[in-house]
Amino acid sequence: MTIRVLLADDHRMLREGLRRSLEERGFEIAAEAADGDEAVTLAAQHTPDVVLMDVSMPVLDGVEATRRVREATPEVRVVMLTMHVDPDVVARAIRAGASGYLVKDCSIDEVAEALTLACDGQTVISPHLAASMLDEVRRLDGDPHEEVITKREEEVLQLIADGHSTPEVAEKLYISQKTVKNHLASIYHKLDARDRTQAVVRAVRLGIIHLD
Amino acid sequence: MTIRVLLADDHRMLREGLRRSLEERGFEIAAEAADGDEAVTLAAQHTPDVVLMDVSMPVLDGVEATRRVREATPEVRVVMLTMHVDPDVVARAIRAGASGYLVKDCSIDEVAEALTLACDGQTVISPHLAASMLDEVRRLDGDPHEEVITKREEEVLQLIADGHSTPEVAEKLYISQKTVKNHLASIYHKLDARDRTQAVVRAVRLGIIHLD
DNA sequence: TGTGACATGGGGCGATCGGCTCATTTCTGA
DNA sequence: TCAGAAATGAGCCGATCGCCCCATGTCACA
Repeated sequence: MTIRVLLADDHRMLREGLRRSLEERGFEIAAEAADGDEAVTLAAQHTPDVVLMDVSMPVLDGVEATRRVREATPEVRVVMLTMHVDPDVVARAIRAGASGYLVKDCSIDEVAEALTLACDGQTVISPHLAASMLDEVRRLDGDPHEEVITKREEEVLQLIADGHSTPEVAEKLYISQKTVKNHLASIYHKLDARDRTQAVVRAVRLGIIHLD
Repeated sequence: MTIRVLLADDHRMLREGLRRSLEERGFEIAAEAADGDEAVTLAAQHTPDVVLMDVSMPVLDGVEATRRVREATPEVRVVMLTMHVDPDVVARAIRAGASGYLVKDCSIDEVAEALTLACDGQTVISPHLAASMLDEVRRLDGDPHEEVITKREEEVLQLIADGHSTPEVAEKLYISQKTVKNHLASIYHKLDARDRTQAVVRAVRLGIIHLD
C-alpha cells in the first residue's frame, strides 16, 4: 500500500525536491505546508500516514506543530527534520510525539526508510544523533526535572533576541525591569546560560525562538 | 548545449533534491560540495558553467567562497541561495561577484531559469528581493562606505556567539580586554548593533557567523 | 486545604559592558 | 611613498547586567 505523506517545510525548494524524490520511490504526497499552522490544518484535513516536518518554521515551530498534530490526529505519525544536531531539540521533539528525527544532512533514501519505518510504528533517529540521545536519556533519568521555558519567559526571550535591552523589554511587557531580570535569571538557569547572548543562541538552537 | 552545474550546500537532502530536479531539466551536475572550501576546490577542478552556492555553509561561508571562486576562475558564474531575505547579504554577495541571488523559498523552475540566465551573463535576483535591493542601491549611492567585517572582528564575533565574555575572548585570542572591546565597538558600528546580543543575531542572519 | 509553580515586585553589590578620546605599529594599495 | 585601514592598547565613566537576599498574590492540582 502507498504511504501518504504531508510535507511541512517553509522552503519550497526543499519541498519540491522531496516531493519528486519521494514520489519516485512510490510515496504519495498528500499535501504541502509552508508553516507549522498550515501543517496542523492540512494534517487534520488529509490525515496522511506521516508528516515530514521541519523543526524551524514560521508562525508555529515544528515541535509545537507536532504536538498539535499528535493531539488532534493521533493516528498521523510525525517524522521531524532539522538542521541542528542538538540532543535537547531531539528530546523536545520526542516528547512532543515525533516518531522520527532526521538531520537534513542525510540522503533521500534514509528519509524514505525513516518514513516507512515510522508508519510501521517504529521510531527512527539519525545515527548521528543516537549517541547524544543516549546521553540525553541518562540526563533525564538522573534528573527528572523538566526545564521548560514558560510562556512569559519565552516572550522575554524573544524580545531579547529581537535586540531589546532589559528596560525596553520591561516597557514593552508593561512590567518592571526587576521582573524582566527575574525572568532572565530563570531562563539562564533553565537553558544553562550565563548571559542573554548565550541564552538567545541556545534558545534558537532549541527552536524555542526564531531570528526571523 | 548542456549547462554544467556545481552544487554547494551543506545539506545532502537539498543537494539530492536539486540534482534530481536539475538533471530532469537537462542540466549536468559536475560535482557536489558540502562546504565553502570544497566548493572553491571543486570549482577549480571541474570548471562548471555555474555554481549554485548556499550562503551559510561550514568551514567557509558562501559569500567568501564566491569571492574565491570568482578570483580563481572568473569564467565560472555563481548563483547564490539563501534562507534569509536580507538586503545586506545580497549586497555582500553581489560585491563578491555573484551573478544571481535566490531565496530558498522559490521553485525549482525558477532555479533552473536563474542558472540559464546566469550562464548567459545576466544577473538574476529573486523578485522578493528586488524591492529591498533598490533600497540597498540607494543606500550605497548615498554612502559608499563599505561596512565589511574584518577577519579579526569575525573571530571575536564567533567567540562571542559561542557564549564567551569579553575577558574570555581576550584570553583565547591572546590580546587585552581593551582590544576586544575595540573590535566589538567596531562590529557594533558596522552591523548597526547596540550590544553583543544584537550583533550576534545580526551576524547570524548575514551569514557572517554560525551557531553550529 | 495546602503545596508548588508562575508572575509580579524591592534592594543591594560587584562585574561587565559600551561609549568616549587617544596613541602606536604594521601593512597594503593607489 | 604616503594615506588609510587594521590591529593593538590605555584610561575614564555611566549604564547595564547577573546574582544574591527577599516578599506578595494567583491559580491549579492533589
